[in-house]
Amino acid sequence: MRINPRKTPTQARARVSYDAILEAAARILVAEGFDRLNTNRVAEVAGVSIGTLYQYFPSKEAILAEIIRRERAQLLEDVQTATRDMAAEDVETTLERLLRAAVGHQLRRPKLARMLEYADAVLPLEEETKALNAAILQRVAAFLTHAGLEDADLLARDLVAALRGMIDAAGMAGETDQEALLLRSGRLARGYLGLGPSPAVGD
Amino acid sequence: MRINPRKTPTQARARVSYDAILEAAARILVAEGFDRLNTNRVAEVAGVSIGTLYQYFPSKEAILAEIIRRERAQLLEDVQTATRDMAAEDVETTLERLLRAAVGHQLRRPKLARMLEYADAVLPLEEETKALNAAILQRVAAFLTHAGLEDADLLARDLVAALRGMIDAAGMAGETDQEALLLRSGRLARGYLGLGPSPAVGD
Amino acid sequence: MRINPRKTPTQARARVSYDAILEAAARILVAEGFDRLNTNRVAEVAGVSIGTLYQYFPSKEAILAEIIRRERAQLLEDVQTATRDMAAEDVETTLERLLRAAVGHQLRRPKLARMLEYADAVLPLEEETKALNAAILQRVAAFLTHAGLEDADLLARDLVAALRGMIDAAGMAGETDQEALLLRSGRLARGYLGLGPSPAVGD
Amino acid sequence: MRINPRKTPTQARARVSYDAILEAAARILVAEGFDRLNTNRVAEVAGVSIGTLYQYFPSKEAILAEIIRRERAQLLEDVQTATRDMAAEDVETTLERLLRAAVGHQLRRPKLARMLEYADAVLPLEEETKALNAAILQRVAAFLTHAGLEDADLLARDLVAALRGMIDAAGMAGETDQEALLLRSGRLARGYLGLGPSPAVGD
DNA sequence: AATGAATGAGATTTCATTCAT
DNA sequence: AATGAATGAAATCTCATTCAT
Repeated sequence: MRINPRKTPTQARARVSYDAILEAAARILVAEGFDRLNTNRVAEVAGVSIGTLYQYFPSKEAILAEIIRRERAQLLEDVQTATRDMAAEDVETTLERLLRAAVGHQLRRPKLARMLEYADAVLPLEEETKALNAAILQRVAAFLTHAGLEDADLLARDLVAALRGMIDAAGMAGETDQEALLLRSGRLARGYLGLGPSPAVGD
Repeated sequence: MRINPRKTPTQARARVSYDAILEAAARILVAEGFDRLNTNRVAEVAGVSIGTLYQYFPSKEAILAEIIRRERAQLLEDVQTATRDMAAEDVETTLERLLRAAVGHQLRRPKLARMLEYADAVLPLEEETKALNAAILQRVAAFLTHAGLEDADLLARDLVAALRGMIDAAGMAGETDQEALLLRSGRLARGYLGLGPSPAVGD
Repeated sequence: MRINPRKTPTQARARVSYDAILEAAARILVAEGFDRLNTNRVAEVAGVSIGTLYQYFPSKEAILAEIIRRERAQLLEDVQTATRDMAAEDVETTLERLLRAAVGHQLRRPKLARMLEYADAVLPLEEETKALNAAILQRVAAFLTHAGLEDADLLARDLVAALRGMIDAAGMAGETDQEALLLRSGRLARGYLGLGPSPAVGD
Repeated sequence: MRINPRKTPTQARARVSYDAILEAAARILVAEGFDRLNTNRVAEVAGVSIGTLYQYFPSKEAILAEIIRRERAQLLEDVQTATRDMAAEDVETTLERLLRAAVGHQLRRPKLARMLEYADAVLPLEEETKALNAAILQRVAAFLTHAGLEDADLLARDLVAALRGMIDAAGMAGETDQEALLLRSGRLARGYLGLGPSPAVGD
């Protein structure tokens, strides 16, 4: 199955179509779920013809893959930015940055995030996405090592998964207060990692 | 979309078919994912005719819904069992029981558990399942209240979601050592809840 | 296709099942139309098992055929009764009897009558039903001949068809007043046949 | 049950497919009856793929509904044309036009006409078709009122139904002589309405 | 005689994808 | 580059009928 975009749009008009297709697919995913996502519908919602859609994407999966790729690349970038200066700053500061990146990322479009996690989990992943996921984990692990923790790879996986689960659930429940969620994320992370004086919940 | 079983089997022979259909669907889900789950295949794997399948289930979704219902009911039961004596025993003991229930539940068939968690990406969750989920959370919240914590509903949701995420990821990564996972789950839970001396990770 | 009843019920219990099946089919026909008529449903409505249904009727068509046969046989009998003494009584009297038979017959269960006409028209008819239909027409033709009319076969067919159409439409429109319909039927018949002083409509 | 066309064809190529589907369905109806009408067969006879059929019609019933709609619309138009100048011409002339429209309409494809009359045995008649039927009756009633008759609505219904029945039966019996049938239709109509010197049948 | 679980042919319907314009 | 009509494999689903109990 071909899952790479057929061609990258260069002309302005083409770029508009391309983005409209991705956005339409995302919207349908959120509003109606995977089962209702079909190429004809995507084209319709995007306001392009089905022929045009296939000019840019060789298959339905390619659309999904591209959405995931973009989203994961964005997260990786955020994580890299958050950890860029970790050597120079204290652990607390970097952790804060990381958590902020995670919460911000997932709370932007909570339902879409969840859908993509599902796709990520269930669809045959392309290599590039796997690599992006690995890079994210690796970056977090590097931070944990820097923080003096052992078994950093395992911890990173546990931590990222637990945070994802928690933020996910909060997002699905309709929470939108980033700061509140950030606070609880901090407790989860520090508590699990045994970092510093994790203030008693409720204080 | 009809998602309730058409009829509940009464004769023994019928029960066998009914269960075989559910089991076959679960197997296919695990082995091949949602996309490959189709009624023809389910009937084939179950060893019944497609007609028999439709005697009991009005749609593919109804099969999925019933699997989820059963699985959630099982978890609820486990949680109730774990918390049955919480008034009489210390918090640590009950927590241990709860975590054991969660880990055991999810590690039994990790991939199935994961699939079902994401089922709402593919299936409009029905009231009954929502109610079961709520009952599980409520039970956990009752325990947290008993443990002296405030905001127990929120904590319960966070905790369950975080644990689920972590165990999920571990299961997907191929971990099968329940005890190890139980240990980390304990750290996660105690750390987040601010309960007792969460031993430093790695000890 | 076998369309004759498999066996005629002799025991009382059997007779009850047999009749219940026919009645159930008639009811479904009226309430839901041909498309919704299926053997499983007939059995259910009749309160017998599908197995029992097939004890008595070799096929779905056999049920329909039997309903039509009964109904046509009844009409034939009514027509014969109406014309029994035509040699001894005047034309007007016999005509009145005939029309009364027709209106009464069709207005008893108008929707069923219509359905059966449809079945009669559209399904492959069994010989016996064709014979019954022919016998009815022949009897009417005999009367018309007796009334001094030429081309009686053609007239009979025209007349019966026209009356059927009119009564049918009245029944479907919800008319239930037999006498009013009888009056209009008389006008139609006498007018078409050129019989006697057809009183001006509306008088 | 969806019974409206999915989309109306705009391109010439599409129009050809669309019409071919309707024509094929009509042919099958006539040649084999409702029972044998299935979408696979319609597509095959129409020379289009099953996919194309479903582009235009969401269901088998929608095809039928569209055939009926067209046919009724055609009849309404014929009736309107026949009565257009009724104010200026004598009653006999208009009646003749009306009868000619009716006979011509129904004798063109007698079996199809019969099938469609009974369509409501098989199809929930939609509002639009009911409205067309009502409009036809209303037009006839207007004429009858113009002809000086009372209770024109009732008369119109009776008359149209009776004529339909008679012409139907004639068509089924294989009659093709329009003029002969027109003559008998005239007798039926004039006889029932009490109009003018209905010449004795057989003259 | 009655039951009802089971069957499977065949119908309906969807949707990813192609291709002529 | 864009269009959208057309395709058909594959899925969903129905229902007449059989047969073991």
